[in-house]
Amino acid sequence: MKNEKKQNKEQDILLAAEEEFLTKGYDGARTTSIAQKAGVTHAMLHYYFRTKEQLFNRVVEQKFGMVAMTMASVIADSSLPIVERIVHGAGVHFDIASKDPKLPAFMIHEILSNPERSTMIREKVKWITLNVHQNLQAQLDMAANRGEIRKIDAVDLLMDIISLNIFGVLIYPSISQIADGFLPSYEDFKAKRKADIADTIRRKLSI
Amino acid sequence: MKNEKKQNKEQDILLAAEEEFLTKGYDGARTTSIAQKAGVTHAMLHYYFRTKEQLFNRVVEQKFGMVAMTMASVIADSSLPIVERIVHGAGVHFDIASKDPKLPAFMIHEILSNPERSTMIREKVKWITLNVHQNLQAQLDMAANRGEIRKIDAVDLLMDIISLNIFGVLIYPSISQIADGFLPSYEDFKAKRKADIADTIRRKLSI
DNA sequence: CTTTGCATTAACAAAATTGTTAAACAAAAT
DNA sequence: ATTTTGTTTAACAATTTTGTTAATGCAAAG
Repeated sequence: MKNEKKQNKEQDILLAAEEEFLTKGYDGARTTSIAQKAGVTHAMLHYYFRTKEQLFNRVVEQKFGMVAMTMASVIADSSLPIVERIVHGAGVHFDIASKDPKLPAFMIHEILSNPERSTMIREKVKWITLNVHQNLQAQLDMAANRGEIRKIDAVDLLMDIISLNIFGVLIYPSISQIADGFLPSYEDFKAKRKADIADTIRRKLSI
Repeated sequence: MKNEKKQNKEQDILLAAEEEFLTKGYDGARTTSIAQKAGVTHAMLHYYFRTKEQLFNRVVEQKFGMVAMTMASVIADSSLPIVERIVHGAGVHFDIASKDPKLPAFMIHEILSNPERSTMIREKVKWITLNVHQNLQAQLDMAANRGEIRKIDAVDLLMDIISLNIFGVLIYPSISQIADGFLPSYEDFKAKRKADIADTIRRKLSI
């Protein structure tokens, strides 16, 4: 019963910390506020994780580890024809992004505001990017040679997909307050946006 | 000579504050660090701007005022045919974004991390967005009726343009460290990216 | 039953950060 | 020349925030 209890509190703190760090960033996050959300005294937080920075690193590690795994599984799949494979991969990325819209904003802000501290984030992103890019460029070249798509740069394509996927879901909460009426519910918005992006990608690939 | 001196110090502080706030965000910014960059004691900063928050508001006001004016001038122009007009408008927006890549990340992070404090940001964004959207949708509808483009939703198009424009220049600094070699210089990157986005938009509009 | 080891708490300490104030100073107006 | 007005400085105060520690509790192992 000892160990279960510990696991629970630790997990509670980690979850509260994730919430706090992802919305407020490292600088805006407060260890006291995290502790409060987790229902423990802030001394407990320090007992388990020693410092704010170590807690931050644990959260980052966990969060980006998940994304890395999901992306890895996407690029491994190669059953569909090239265009559909890419559209499907983009769709998976869209789902990740829309399930966790705060993550990209968090990532960008942390890398920008304190590159030294967020070395771990950069490492993870590097790992993912290099893997995906290498794999994708080869597939694109082959398909272009077979005349199935036009010749295209993997960096451009990746950037387009990531940009389109991330940005919409990211700013939806903001503009839903702004836009008085001309914006649908989040669910409808997501579905429409996903389809729209798929169409954009198809048009981009077509000869 | 009194007034000039004052203007100078005030301006120095504002410039230093802009730099600090845009890269580190409100929470990460330090008034002492701003004062140091501006070459004044931190008491001076408080003398001129009273509080950190008031200084922040001044910076935001100035920064977003500029963007609003630039965008307003873009949508007023209507000499070109519809597709080229949109591509041109997107190009102007691209130039704004690439001249000030930190601005969008700053904006998003502030709105996310502290909506109450960044009311002013939301107001400015709302003003810009509503204006552009209204104007654009009307133009799109007319052109679609004339059969020049396919029928398209202005929100989607705007989102695509903004996403594509912002994201690339935003993450270039990060991925230029990550990508060992397969990324060109910032100037080349910008030129290529701008052309690529123009092409994507044309494909999206074409019937 | 007692000892051992970890969990928990409350109070405290240290550091960082924002904000204030009183006095010195400089320039311009009278 | 003196007064007035606004600027600048250095020292200080207040608050917030992170981190520590010593004492207490509590469950399991010996």
